[in-house]
Amino acid sequence: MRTLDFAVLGLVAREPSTGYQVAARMRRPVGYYWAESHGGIYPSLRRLADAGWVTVERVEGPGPHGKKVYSVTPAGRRALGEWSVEPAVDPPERDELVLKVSAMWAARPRAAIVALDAEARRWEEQRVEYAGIVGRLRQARDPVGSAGWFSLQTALRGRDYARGRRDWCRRVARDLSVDD
Amino acid sequence: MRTLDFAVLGLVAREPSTGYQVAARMRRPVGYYWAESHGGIYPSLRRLADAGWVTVERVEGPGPHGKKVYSVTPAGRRALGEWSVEPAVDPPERDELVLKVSAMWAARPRAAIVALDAEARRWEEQRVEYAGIVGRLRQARDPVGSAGWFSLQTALRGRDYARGRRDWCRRVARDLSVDD
DNA sequence: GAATGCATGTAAATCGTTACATGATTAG
DNA sequence: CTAATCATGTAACGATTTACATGCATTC
Repeated sequence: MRTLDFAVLGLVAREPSTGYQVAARMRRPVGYYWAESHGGIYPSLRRLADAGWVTVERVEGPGPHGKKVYSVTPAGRRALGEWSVEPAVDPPERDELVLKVSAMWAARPRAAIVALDAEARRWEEQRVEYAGIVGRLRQARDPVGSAGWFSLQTALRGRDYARGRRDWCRRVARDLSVDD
Repeated sequence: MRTLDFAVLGLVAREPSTGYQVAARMRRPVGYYWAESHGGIYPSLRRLADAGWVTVERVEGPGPHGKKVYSVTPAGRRALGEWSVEPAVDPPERDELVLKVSAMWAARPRAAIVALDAEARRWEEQRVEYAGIVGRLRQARDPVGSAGWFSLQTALRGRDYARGRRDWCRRVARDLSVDD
């Protein structure tokens, strides 16, 4: 089982879904912390079904294929819970923004300041987007420890992450400007 | 040219290096924000040489191959500077920790708290490591806008990132404990 | 009548990691 | 004399992304 299998399982466990719905939620809101292009979703659902962690119900509605609704099994829910508390192995960091900043000594200071300001604006936009999600999730008033409450926690982390990057870009740009 | 090519170029531009040295620095300190396994380094250096962005000097010292020292060319330095101020395209987010937290509603609260505490300790260790790097880079007192100064900025970002994650894990664990 | 959204899947291409293969020098 | 470090490269494997392929229903 790959990490993306658990990402898919986590969505199906929250509510029964078709592959298409999983792919949609994988873009937003899950995509904020785990993006998966649709190509991998269907093979993943098959692996989960083979393991007995999800069941498939074929709904012969309209459309060429007839849709398939996936649901978690008790074993799947247990596997998800166990996986969630295992230590996370963080894969190699790949942060292009930080990499670029580390190379900005080779650029003209003015160009660097412009680039950093643009990045700061981008992250401010991100922050606003997250803040909206946080606001909506707060209104739900989900009890501590519920799925909704954990969603709120991840959204809060996203907001703070975006804020941190925004502030960092601003500060580096400012320090560079002072000298300029 | 791939992003990793610029990562390699950025290292060679700071000081002439062999492929081995590039690989070593790619683990630490650059690995904190851009990890690259050694398998990709040599092909990358070749691409950079083909583009005329680095030159190779073969040093027939001891050893079976004789080492090759790579240096930037003026064109390479220019390319690096231009790339560094282009907007960063952030590749799909892949944050296993956040993904796990989003699934912790399926785990026993006690197990979740234990897991979060362990993560908090891990990130505290990371924070301390970054803080050490920050301290060393500060002592260098590199002028604003220099390569060393930008290194300090990236280390500061690393430290704040680690601190943010530590605090987040702690807070979620605490909120979960209060309810427990 | 055209575009968009729902819906499922496969295939090819790309990209990155791990393992393989070799070998000299230096420190313990 | 043995382990670690310096040093270069290739090959196989695995994972991921993008593109291909199909087609109904609804809205503009």
